[in-house]
Amino acid sequence: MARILITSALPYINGIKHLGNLVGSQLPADLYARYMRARGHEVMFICATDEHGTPAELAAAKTGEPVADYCARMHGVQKHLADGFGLSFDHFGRSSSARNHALTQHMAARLAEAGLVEEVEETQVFSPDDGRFLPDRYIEGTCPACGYDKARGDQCENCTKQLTPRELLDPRSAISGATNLEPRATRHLYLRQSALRERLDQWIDSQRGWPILTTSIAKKWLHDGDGLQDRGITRDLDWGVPVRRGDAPWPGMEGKVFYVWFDAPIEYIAATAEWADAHGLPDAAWRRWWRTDQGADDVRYVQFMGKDNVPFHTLSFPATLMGANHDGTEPWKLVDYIKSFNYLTYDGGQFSTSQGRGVFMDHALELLPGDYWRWWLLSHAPETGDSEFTWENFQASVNKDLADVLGNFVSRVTKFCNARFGAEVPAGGDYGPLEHAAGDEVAARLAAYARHMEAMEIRKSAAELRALWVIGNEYLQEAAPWSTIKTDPEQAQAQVRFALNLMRIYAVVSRPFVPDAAARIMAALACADWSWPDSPAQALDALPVGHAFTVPDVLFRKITDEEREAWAARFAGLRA
RNA sequence: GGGCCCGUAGCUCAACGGUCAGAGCAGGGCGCUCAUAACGCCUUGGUUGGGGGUUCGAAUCCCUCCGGGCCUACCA
Repeated sequence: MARILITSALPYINGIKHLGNLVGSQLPADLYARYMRARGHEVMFICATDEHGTPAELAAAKTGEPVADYCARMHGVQKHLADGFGLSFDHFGRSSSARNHALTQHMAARLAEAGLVEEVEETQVFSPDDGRFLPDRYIEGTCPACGYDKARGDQCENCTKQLTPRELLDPRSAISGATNLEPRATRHLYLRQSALRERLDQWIDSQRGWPILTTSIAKKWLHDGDGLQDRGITRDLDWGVPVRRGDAPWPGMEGKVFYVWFDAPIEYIAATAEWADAHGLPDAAWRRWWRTDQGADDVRYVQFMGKDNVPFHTLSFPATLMGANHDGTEPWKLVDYIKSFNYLTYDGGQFSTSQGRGVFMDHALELLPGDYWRWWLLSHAPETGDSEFTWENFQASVNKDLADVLGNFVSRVTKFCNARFGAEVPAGGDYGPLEHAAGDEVAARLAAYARHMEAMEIRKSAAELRALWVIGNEYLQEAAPWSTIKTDPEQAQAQVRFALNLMRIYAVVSRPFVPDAAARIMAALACADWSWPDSPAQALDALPVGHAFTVPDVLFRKITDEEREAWAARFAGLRA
């Protein structure tokens, strides 16, 4: 039994996430967590809402709520949606938790001790009308290069030119439109990542088998131009972790908070502490996952994220943890494997939160239960490149894979048995060559499935799982118990018994992908034996003869052409 | 501008230097009737974006062109 720590990139608190966000981190992380638990490993699966930063403040201002209230409410909404998609976090924390405040401040203190924090005076744009400093991208103006009048202070979206706010013509606040902007001096802390460049580079080099996407992005940042740049880790905001040096004040940093990208990854650790608190466990309970000197030396740590998150997870966060262990007294667990994803596109374009283009988590669950989405999203996960969501494809996958191949198998077996032998596992006959051949095939497919799951090859895993389901239909066609029963009822009983046992195996191995359907199959079988079919031959005899079951309702319903068309029209633009 | 990724059957993808380039869906034919008109079997279909090169051998390596996407550090 291994110990596996799994984190999913933290969804930002600002609004409801779309399916692209879901498939890029939380969903595959959940798949892996569920699989590893099913194989009997000890799993700690952590996620949380990422609650700090300017967008959260603005979103709260828009609804008229205090930002803390807004975040608390949205955390609840996201938690509810996560449940709807069956995300099996051991803890779904909040980056605004007391634990994260303390740990972030602690990490900053350790980094300062290590000489890795530098105070830098710089000039930022202040907007008196908004009462705040404006991040570059919250300043709009006319692009000096192309004349586009909605260029942002970091880049012109029209001509892609990199800009600084002072280059913009007629700059204004993107928040209020105020043109009364003034440069103002401010001091900030910088994390001296550059000092750790060699170590980070070697660390990345020492990793084996990471996705090209992961390493190429890390390498780009390490070696591009002047190499890894130092990074500001504080901001002039109200909402966030106050800048303190551990328990002590940080002179000169009064009224400032840590930058959200500094505190967000630390929340992975803090959320594990929140988990321990929630269960009344001592600190040792979470430290054994995160401190290699306190039990985490045998932990395998895997992170899941979209490609936009890679730089922070390959560089900034490791730099934080390495720096915090400058004197060897705080060996924090570094990630062992980073599974990164490309983007999911929607009908040829991007999912857009601002334009309401695409399907969002709340609306998805209004249309269909989580399992339907889980199956499509995971079996089309954007692993090698961006992948595209289309309603036609979604309909085809759901109807064919879930309803016809898996759902109908369950249906035909249970209904036939119930009609001919009654609702219990029939006792007659013995398995013969047909059953042994099918059993061997199950064993072979299962081994391939396990290989792909271990390797986090998600689409391949899905394909293999589907192939497992197909075996059931192939077997039935060949065994044809509806014919056998006429000449050899005993043999027909054995055939049905075999199929019922196959059903249980399907429930167990499909659970990571479609947990609700798996649970319904097991409920129908009145079975609580979720043990993994390590020996398929044995597992095909798991249900005791005479064991009563019930015929389940339709496992997956089909999506009609009318529905598909209506949904496509509804989600084409402008979110309601 | 620079960097990275991708371009393989109508569609979604696999094969990552070596038997006739595979699978699912869609299309065509046959079979079965237990089942959500479901299932099974067979089958049509590709000069692997174009061109050049390396090699005994290339979808796979190199160069170049075309097309799509992403990143480029103060959104997170």
